[in-house]
Amino acid sequence: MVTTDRYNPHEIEPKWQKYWEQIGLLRASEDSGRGKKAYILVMFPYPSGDLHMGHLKNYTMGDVLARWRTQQGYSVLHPFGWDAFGLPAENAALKFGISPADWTFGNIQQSKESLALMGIQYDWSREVTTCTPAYYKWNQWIFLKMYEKGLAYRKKSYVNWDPVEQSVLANEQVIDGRGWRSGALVEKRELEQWYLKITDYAERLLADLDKLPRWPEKVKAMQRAWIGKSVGAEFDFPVKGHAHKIRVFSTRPDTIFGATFMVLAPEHELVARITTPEQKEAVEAYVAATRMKSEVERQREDREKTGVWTGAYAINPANGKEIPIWIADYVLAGYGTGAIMAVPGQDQRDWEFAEKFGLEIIRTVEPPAGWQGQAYTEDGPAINSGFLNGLYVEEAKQKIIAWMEEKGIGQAKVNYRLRDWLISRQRYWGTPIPMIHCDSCGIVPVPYEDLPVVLPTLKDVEDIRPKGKSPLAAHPEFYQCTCPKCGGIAQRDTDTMDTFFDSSWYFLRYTDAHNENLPFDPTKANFWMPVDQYIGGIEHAILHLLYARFFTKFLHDLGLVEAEEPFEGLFTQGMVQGWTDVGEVVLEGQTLRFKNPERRAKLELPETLTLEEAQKSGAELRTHEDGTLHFWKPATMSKSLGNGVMVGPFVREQGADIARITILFAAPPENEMVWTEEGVQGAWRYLNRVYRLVSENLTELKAQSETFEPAELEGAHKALYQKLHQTIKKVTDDLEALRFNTAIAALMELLNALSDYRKEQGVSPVFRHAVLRYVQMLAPFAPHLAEELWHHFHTTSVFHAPWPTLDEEALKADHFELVVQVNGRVRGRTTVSSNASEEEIRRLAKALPNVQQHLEGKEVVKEIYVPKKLLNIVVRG
RNA sequence: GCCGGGAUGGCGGAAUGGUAGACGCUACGGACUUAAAAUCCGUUGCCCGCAAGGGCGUGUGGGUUCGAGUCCCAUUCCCGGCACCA
Repeated sequence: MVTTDRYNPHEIEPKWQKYWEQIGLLRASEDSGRGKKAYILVMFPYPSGDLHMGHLKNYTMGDVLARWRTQQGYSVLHPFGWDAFGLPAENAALKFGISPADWTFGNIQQSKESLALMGIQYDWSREVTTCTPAYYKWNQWIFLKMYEKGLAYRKKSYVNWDPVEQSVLANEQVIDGRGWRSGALVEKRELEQWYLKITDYAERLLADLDKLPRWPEKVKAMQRAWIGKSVGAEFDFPVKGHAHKIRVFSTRPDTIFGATFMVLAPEHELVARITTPEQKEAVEAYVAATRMKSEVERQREDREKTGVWTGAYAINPANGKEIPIWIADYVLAGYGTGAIMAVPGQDQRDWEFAEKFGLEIIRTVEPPAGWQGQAYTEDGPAINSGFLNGLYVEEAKQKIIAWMEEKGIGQAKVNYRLRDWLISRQRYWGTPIPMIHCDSCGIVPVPYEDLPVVLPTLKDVEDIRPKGKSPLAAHPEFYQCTCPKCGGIAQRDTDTMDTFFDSSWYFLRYTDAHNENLPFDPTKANFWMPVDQYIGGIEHAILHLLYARFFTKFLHDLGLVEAEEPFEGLFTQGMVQGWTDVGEVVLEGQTLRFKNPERRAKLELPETLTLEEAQKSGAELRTHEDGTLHFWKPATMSKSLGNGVMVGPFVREQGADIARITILFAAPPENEMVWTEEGVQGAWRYLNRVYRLVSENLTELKAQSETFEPAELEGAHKALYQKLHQTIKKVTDDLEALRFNTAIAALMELLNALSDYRKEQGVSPVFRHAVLRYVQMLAPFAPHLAEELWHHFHTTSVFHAPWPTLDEEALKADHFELVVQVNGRVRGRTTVSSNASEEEIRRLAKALPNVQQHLEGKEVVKEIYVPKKLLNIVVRG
């Protein structure tokens, strides 16, 4: 036996990292000779500097898949890059006086070191950094293409204004009325801005979700809800005594006979024109009050309905009735036509409004007998509806729409909640919008040959500070230019693009990262696209993933890429949590009171907790060295909480493979995982056992031949061979489904089997065979250790050896354990030969003493035999 | 309210309608050690029993089935998303 040197990651890991660098492992090539490709992609990050284990989880998952596909012989693309434009760089500049570019590139350097320490391998030759002109030139190119196709346009409208970021935001970036990043209450401002016409793609974005079986249902549901398709009709109500008509959208045109009033959004353009002099004051006051209200106030759920009558009447085209026109803020200016016909009988919101203001309610759908509720929104026969009477909702809709079309009043219409994407930002650190404003020619695109419009380096940090308009607007050397059309004096657009523009197509740039003529070469993109497995956080369920799908469809329409969907498989990983000190607590009887309100609030804990509640929540009380009592609980790792386990120190103390196993084994990857010392210990113990299995038997293993005839194996040898192949099947299947935790559990089981075998049988050809296959299967998870162990036996990389193939024959055991049930309860088990006849098996089962006891004096009614598994004897009496 | 997903030991979690609790952690007992750490061996869902064995057990109540954690119906609770979108 060779003396046992200890598993020493610090020696092993740097050595093999260098080796992989040398052999160009995971350097992608469009080598179609391999027959199959795998594009494994993790969402590229904003470069934030030092990384903690929370950042590393999805990169580790991607690395496992990329290495595994390499072993399987795929052409693998596993690239990385940086979503490098954005506000944090500006904020850092303002805080530390360092330029956004220097700060960004410094962070990138730091982050790269962390990735390298973890042994995560990328094709760095395809690295993409969005803040470089080489990249954002193509943002501008794509923007110009969109402009040409009428998909980029300028519009003056009420927009979301984030007072902290001092910039406008897209709808998708406003969560509960607050800026998604700043958390500040968003204001409405009327501004002229650039939009992308994502609404033109609404139907395709919705329909194609059905072509994505490997996406989480929850993400698809969120996108469907965001797109918000609704089918109905759009039609006109004439205003009494005016030439104006009020156009409304309704999903229930069949209820038109029950429309007893109309409601306009306060911002509706007709409001001022139809309001009668008597009502003018009240209406103007209401409109002004609405403007003052924040989005949050307007959306508060318990809000009572409010509104004001305009004094005007409309004519219900179905029955000629005069109905009053109101304004109310429950009708939104931005959806549909900004006006509704109110049908209180069939709409709960209208019901509430009608009740409050004493307006007429007519039911037009017969509710079921005994109906106690208010508005009835379900199906039923039409009543009080003239020629629709008796028809059920669907039929009635069709008939009324046909009638409207015939009368020229309106027609069927599909509406979406999705709005166009506002992409202008009044910030410095982003892609300049490649447009020129000329006094005589109007808006003129920058000619393609003049791209990129380079973002100027601002030397004084004060120049970067947001002031409510773009910092570039203070720099004539940037914006002063000549009009490409007339040659006269003109000004560049001084806004920059939303950084989500950058991330909407970066995965395509990876396929051809250095192309200087096009964003990417279609041939190369077509080789790699679509991404086979995309891994990232659920927070991008709508924003990034919707925009990326939109861009892919647009670029497809331009003929640049065949794929219409960018990501074939999507995986949203759970967060990594760390034990977190919430701060000192004092115990008052059974109640804990927090002494650090800031941290308490950040972790969404109440001011006080009972001891019982604290325990139930999984929290721990720890006495610190100074004698104070602290409240600890797991919380998502973050810089601001200071609870992140930092990659550098951890890897230097413990090792990368240990970190990788800890992350992958602790929980299913889609779940949250809590990083614990115990988990780390478990990972260490496991890898150490693997290491010793080889090192303690090294001489014998090396001397041992690997030739044997599987069919001739018997007893323990056959059992080991069988266990090996069960494991090959399990690990392969689990990797396919990203079930890393159960794959590692299967490897642990096989390790236990190998140790037991070694103790009883010593080193044999099957043992050597199994150990080497073991090392190969370990390789995606703990690559450094696997490579080290592999090189005791081979001179080339473990990642270049073909993934172990499954021997189906091996799975067929010559014996199996028969479970015997009586009336569905297990009463005995016995080992039976696989070629025993069914008759034989029934006889053996009934001969078991305990089974006999349960059969005694009973009549056998039925026997169910599940081959190679179980016999259930059903008895009576 | 609507949509999506859940509920299994002390904990993380396993289980194509066929042995519930794989694998790991924790805890306990033992070996090694002057001792500790590390390592190794064993026990670890609950209850009764010396044991053989038996009973109970996958949020709750029903159902289908020879057999249900798994399928169906109802219900409670938890997590996530959306929420006056006509």
